[in-house]
Amino acid sequence: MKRKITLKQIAKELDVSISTVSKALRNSAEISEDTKQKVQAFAKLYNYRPNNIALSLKNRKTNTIGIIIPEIVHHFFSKVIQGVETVANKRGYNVIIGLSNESFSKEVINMEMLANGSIDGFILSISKETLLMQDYHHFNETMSQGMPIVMFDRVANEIQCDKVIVDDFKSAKKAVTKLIENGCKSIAIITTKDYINVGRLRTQGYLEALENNKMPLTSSLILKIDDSLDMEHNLAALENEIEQLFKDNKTIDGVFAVNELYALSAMKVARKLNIKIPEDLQVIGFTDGVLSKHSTPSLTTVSQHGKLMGEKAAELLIDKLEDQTETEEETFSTVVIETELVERETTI
Amino acid sequence: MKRKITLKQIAKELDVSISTVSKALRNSAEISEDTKQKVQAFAKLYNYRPNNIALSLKNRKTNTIGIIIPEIVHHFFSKVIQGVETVANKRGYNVIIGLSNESFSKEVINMEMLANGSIDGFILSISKETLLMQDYHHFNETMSQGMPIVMFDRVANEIQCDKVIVDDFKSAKKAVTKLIENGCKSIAIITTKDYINVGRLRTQGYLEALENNKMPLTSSLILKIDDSLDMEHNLAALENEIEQLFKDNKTIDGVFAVNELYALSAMKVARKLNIKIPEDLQVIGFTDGVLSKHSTPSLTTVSQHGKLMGEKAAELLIDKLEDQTETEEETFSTVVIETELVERETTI
DNA sequence: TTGTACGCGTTATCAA
DNA sequence: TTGATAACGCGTACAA
Repeated sequence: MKRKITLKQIAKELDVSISTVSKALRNSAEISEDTKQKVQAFAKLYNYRPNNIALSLKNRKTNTIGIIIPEIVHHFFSKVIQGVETVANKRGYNVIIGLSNESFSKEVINMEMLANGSIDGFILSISKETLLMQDYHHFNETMSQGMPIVMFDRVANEIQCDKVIVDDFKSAKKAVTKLIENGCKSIAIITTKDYINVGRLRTQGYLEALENNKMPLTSSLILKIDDSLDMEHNLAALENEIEQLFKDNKTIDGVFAVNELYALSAMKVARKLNIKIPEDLQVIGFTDGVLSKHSTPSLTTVSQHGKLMGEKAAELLIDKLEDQTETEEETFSTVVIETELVERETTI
Repeated sequence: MKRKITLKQIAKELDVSISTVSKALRNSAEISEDTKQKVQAFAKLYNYRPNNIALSLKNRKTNTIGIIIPEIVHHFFSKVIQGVETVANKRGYNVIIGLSNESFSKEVINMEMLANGSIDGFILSISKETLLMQDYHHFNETMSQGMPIVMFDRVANEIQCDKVIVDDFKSAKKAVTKLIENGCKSIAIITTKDYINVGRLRTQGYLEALENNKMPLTSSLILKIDDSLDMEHNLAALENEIEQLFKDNKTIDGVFAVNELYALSAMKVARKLNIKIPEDLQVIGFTDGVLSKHSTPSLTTVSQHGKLMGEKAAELLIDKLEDQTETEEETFSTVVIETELVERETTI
C-alpha cells in the first residue's frame, strides 16, 4: 500500500528541492527543460496529484459548496442537488451535503460544522422547524463571517441574501384559474399551515384567483394540514381529513393541492367515494415529483423545475465567490424561476 | 464582515503565544487557571472554532466520506445517502457526493477529484457504463493508495473490498415462487441486459424458481431491456416492448419486474389491453421506491431497504477508517441485507 | 507556567 | 536555473 506521493517525496527521489519540483510541474519558465522533463515524467509515473487539503489551506478556498436541505428522499430536493452538482462540477467545485431533517438544531449544527473551513459557501432551503421558530441568527452569523448563502424555495424574507424561488403566488393563481376556466364551481385547496411561506403564498394565490373570477370564498373549502408531524408516515390521518372535507362539501368539483402527496391523497379519497376524475372532480397539484407522472390518472401539476433552481442557485453562489470586486454595498438578487402547468389526465 | 477568528489572532489580542491559546482552549493542565479563563472567555466571545482544513492537513484525516452514485434523482439512491448521512454524522463525519450519471469517465474523474485528500474513503455503486466496460482500474488504484472503498448494490466481484448487497438471486426466487404459489402458470420477467449484475442475478433467481417448481422455461417470456438509453425518457419504447411481450404471449398471468419503472409500465400496458390486476395478472416489482406504494393498484414489491444499506456501508467504512490494528492481510466483508416482500394490491 | 520549533503539502517570493 | 524560506492554521514535543 503506497501512500499518495507528495512533492517532498519526488524532490527527495530526484535529489532536487521541493520548490523546483513544484515549479517544474507547473511548467515554469524558470526551470530547465531537462529537469522539467525529468520531474514531469517521474510525477506522471507515480500519478502525482496536488493535495486538495493543502491547497485549500494555502489558498483559503476549498472549492466546495455546502448544501443544506430538509430531506433528501424527496424528488424536488434531489432534483435541486442534481442541478447544483452539474453547475458546480462544471465550474470546478465539489458538493457536500448536510441534512437538517426539518430540525432547527440539526440545521444549525450542520452549518457550523461546514462553516469551519470545509466549504466556501452555502446553498440551502430552510427547515420547517426553523421557519416555525423564525430564528435565523445562524444565517446572519454565517454571512457576517464572509460566507455567502443562497437560499432556494423555502427562504426567509428577513434575511438579506441571494435567493432562488418560484412565484408561488402567481403559479397558484394560474393553476386555480385553470380550474375555473375548466368549469369548476366549487374549488377546495389542500395546503399547509401558514408558517410555511410557500404554503401561505399558494393559498393567497388561490384566494386571489377566486376573487378575480367573482367566486365566493368559502372557508370550509380551505384545508390547512398540520404537517409538523411527518405526513408521509401518517397517511391515514391525512386521508381522513381530506375525506371529511369532501363529506362536508359535497359540491366540490375542483381541488388544488400544494404538494404531490396531498394531491394523490385527494385522488385516493375521491376514488373511495366513487367520485370520477376528471369528470366530476378535477385536480391540480404543485410539485416536481415523479408520482404525478405515473399516477392513475396522471396528475396535472404546476412544475417547479427543481433542477433549474439548483443550477441557478449554484451559478449565483459561484459568481459571488469568484467576484473579485470589493464593492461597498453588497447587492443580492432574487431569481424567480417560471413554473409550468403540465396538463395531464386529472384536468379536462 | 469579520473573518473567522484564528488562534493567531487570539494570541495577538491577549498578548500570549499561539500554543498557550491552543492549550488553554483544550483545557491543558499546563496552563494557569487565570490564563485559561481569559482565553476561553475571549474565544467564546468571538465564537472561535478550529479550522477543519488545518486539522485535516495536520491529522491527515478529513473526517469526510465520499459517496459516488450513478444518479441522485432516484428513490433507492437517496435512501442510501440518507442512511450514510445518518451514521456518518453520528460518528462525526461529513458526506460529500459525486454523481457519475452512469458514465465511466465521470465516475473516474469524480473519484480522482475526491481522492486527492478531500475524503478518507469511498462508498459507491458502480455506473452502468463501468459495468459494461468492466474497467475497474480506478477502484484498485484508489485502494492501493490506502483509501478504502465500500461498494453497495452494484458491485464488482473482481474487486476485493467491503460490500453491501441484497441477495438478488434469492430475493428474485422468493418473489417468483410467491407468484407460483398464487397460482400463476405463465410468468414473464422484465429485466435488464446481463451486464448489470443485479439484473443477471435476478433473472437467475427467476429461472431457478421456475425450475424448482417444474415449470417450463419459455425464452419468449424473458424480456431483457436495453437501458443503455435512458428509459426514464423513453417510456414509449419501453411500453412498446412490453406490449409486444403480452401480445406474443397471451397466456401471461404473472410478471416479475426487476425495477419499479418496468413494473409500472407493465401495469400500464395491462390496463391498456384490458387485463385485470390482480385477477388476470399478478405483478411483483423489485424496488424500494415510492411509486409502488402510491400506484393504482399499489404494487407488491421486493423491498431492498436502501437506508439500511447506506447505514451498513457507512459503518463498515468508518470501522475500517478507525481500525488501528495494522493487520498483515486485510480482510473484507460482504454484508447481505435481507429483502422483504411487501405485499400490496397487485398480488392476490 | 509559558513559549519555541516543527510538521502536515502547497505555492510564492526572494536569494543564491 | 535552482533552492531556501515563509505562510496558510493547528497541535504537540520539548525547551525555557
